[in-house]
Amino acid sequence: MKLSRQLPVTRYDSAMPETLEPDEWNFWDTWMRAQRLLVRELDRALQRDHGISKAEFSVLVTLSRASGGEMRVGELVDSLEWEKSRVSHQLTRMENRGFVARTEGGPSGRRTRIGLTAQGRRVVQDAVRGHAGNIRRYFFDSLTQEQAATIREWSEHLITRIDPPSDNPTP
Amino acid sequence: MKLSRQLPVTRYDSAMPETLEPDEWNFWDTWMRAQRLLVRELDRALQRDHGISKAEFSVLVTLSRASGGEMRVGELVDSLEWEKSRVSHQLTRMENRGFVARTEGGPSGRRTRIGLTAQGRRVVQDAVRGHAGNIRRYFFDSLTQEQAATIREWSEHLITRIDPPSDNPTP
DNA sequence: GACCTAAAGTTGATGCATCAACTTCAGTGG
DNA sequence: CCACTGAAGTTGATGCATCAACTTTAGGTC
Repeated sequence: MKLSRQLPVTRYDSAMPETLEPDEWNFWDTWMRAQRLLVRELDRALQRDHGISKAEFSVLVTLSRASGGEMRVGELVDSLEWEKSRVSHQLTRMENRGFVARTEGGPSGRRTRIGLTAQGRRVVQDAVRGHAGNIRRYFFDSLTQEQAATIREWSEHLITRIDPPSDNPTP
Repeated sequence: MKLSRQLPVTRYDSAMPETLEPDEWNFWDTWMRAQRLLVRELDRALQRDHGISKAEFSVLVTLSRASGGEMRVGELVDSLEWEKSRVSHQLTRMENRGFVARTEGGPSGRRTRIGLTAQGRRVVQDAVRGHAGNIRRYFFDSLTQEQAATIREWSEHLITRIDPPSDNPTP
C-alpha cells in the first residue's frame, strides 16, 4: 500500500512520476520554510548574543572538545565534514578575530596545529550554553515525544540512504 | 508523561534546562546532518544537471509562475521572502548570465520590471522537472505516509511558532 | 510647479561556501 | 644523497547571503 490519495487521474508512466502534485509542492515548501526559519533563528541568536557565526561556533565547539583544545587541520576537516579549503579559510578569519591560533606543534617541531585562544575558549563556553537553550526552545520544545521519535528515525534513515556509512573494515 | 528515559539524575533547576543531554545533542546532530545532506544533494543535482544554483532556480521558478513571466523587484522580494538587496544582487548575476532581463515596463514607460529571457524560460522548464524528480526520490520516497503526516504537522506548527502569520486585517 | 518624504532599488563591504590550482613537506626508492 | 610522489595545507576566484549606506523616483502638500 503506497499512496492512498485519490487524485484526478494524472498520467503517470507508472514508472517515474517526474513531477510533484500541488499538494506535494506545498508540503515541500512548508517543510523547507520551517527549516529555514529554525536555522535562521539559531544563527541570529548566536550572532546577537555571542557575536559569532554558526561556522565559527562549529569550529570552536569542535576544538573545545578536543583534548588540549588542539587539532590538526585534517582532523577538523574529518570532524566537521567540511572541505579542507573551507576549513583553512575559516581558520584564517578566526585567527584574525583572535579565536584560534595556528601553532607549531609536534615533537620534531614541525606540522601545524590549531589551538583555541583564551578568548576562543571563553566565547565558546558561553555560546554552547546559549545555543543549547535555543535548541531546546525552538526544536525540542516544539516536538512531542512521538514526533521526536518519528523524526529521529527518519533522519537516520535518510542519512544511511544518502550517505551510507562506508563498510570499509579497517582499510 | 513526559520523559520515559531514565538517566543518571541530572540536576535540573526544574525551570530552565539551559543544556542538552548527550542523547539530545546526538539527536540534534543527526537531524541537522540529514538536512544538510538532503539539501546538498538537491543543490548538486541542480548544478550538475542544469547548471544553475538553488538561488537561481528559486528566482526562475518564481518568475515563471508570474503572468507573462514578469515581476517587479518588490514582488520578488515578497514572494521569495528574501531581502531586497539579496534579490538585486542575484538579479545582477542572473542578468549577466542571460537568464533574466531588467526591462522598462508600465504604461508611462517607467519603473523597472524583471522578465525571463528565452533562455531562462528554457532552463527553468527542464530544471523544474528534474528537481521535482529529485525531491520525490530523496524526500518523498524516504517517507512513509505516517512520517509524512507527522513531519508536515510539525513543520506547520514550527512556522506558526517562529513566524506567526501576522494578524493584521488589512492594516 | 517646487519641495519634501518615503518607498523602491542599487551598491559596497564582508563573511560564508565551493572549486581549481598551487605550495610545501614527509616519506620512499634509486 | 637526490629525485619523485602524494598527502596536507593554502591561496585565488567566484557566487551566495547579509548589513548598512546610498540614489532615484513616486506621490503628496503647499
